[in-house]
Amino acid sequence: MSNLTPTISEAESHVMEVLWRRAPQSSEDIVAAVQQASDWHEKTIRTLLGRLVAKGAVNAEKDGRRYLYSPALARKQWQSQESHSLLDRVFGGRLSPLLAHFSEHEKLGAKDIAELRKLLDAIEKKGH
Amino acid sequence: MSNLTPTISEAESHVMEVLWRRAPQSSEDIVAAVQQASDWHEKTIRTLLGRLVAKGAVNAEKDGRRYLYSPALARKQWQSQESHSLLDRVFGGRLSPLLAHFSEHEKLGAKDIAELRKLLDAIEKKGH
DNA sequence: CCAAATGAATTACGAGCGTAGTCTAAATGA
DNA sequence: TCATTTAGACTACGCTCGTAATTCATTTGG
Repeated sequence: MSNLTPTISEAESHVMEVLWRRAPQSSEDIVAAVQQASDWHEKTIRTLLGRLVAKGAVNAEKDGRRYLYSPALARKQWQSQESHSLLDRVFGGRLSPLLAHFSEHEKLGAKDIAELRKLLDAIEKKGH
Repeated sequence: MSNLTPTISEAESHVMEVLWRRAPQSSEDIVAAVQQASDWHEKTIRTLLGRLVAKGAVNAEKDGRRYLYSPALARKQWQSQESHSLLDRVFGGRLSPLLAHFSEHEKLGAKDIAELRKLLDAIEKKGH
């Protein structure tokens, strides 16, 4: 109980990703799953896992002679942190510039636009 | 001519910020401007500035016995990089989850929503 | 029962970052 | 002219990260 919201590095986030998809898992499973998508050395993955446990982003429950690992930080919480951080760091905390940016520089398909409209409708309805 | 898009650290971004607002500026001006918003030591700010020059994010033009500094990386370009990076790292490259996230977890005022709608209209019109 | 395998803990090591301090060369004020 | 100021260059130092290798304690196969 030290850090309210541990920070996850790029590399570490790939380990979290497999734990968010399924948990708990043994380190062996985690290594295998991470290696599906990367060519990292087993040692590297175990190091990352250890660091995640050390910083409280992952829980390790002893299971016999080994551990089973589960995320201690929810994916949504992490997404929240990261989004907020981008918003503050890069866009002065305002959402519209972010959106404007995406509208100018990212390719938004008709599908995306429709989806965003639905989202806005839903938000408005909820908010009132 | 080394790095296409230099990466800017958190601390460095505050220096960029003052250069994006006005350029060129002397280091003295930059130090003063950054200190308006922070309590960083002058040496710290000069170090950050030097690193930005070293990594090609800032240009230094000699002006007599000193330099005048200007951004070599455009703010929009940086915002683009950072946004894209968040999108890929955290939301699997898809915009809707990002938006959905904001709609759930950030406070969107009616004003924001209206603005976003207008943006979507504009995008759609432009796209066709 | 003992050697090999395995999972975890510890250690490594260079790059970047946050946060300065020191050194140097040039300009300037007395 | 000479000491002082100042801007920039170079050095420092502990921390995190990416990327592992080494050591240690068990377990397990033969």
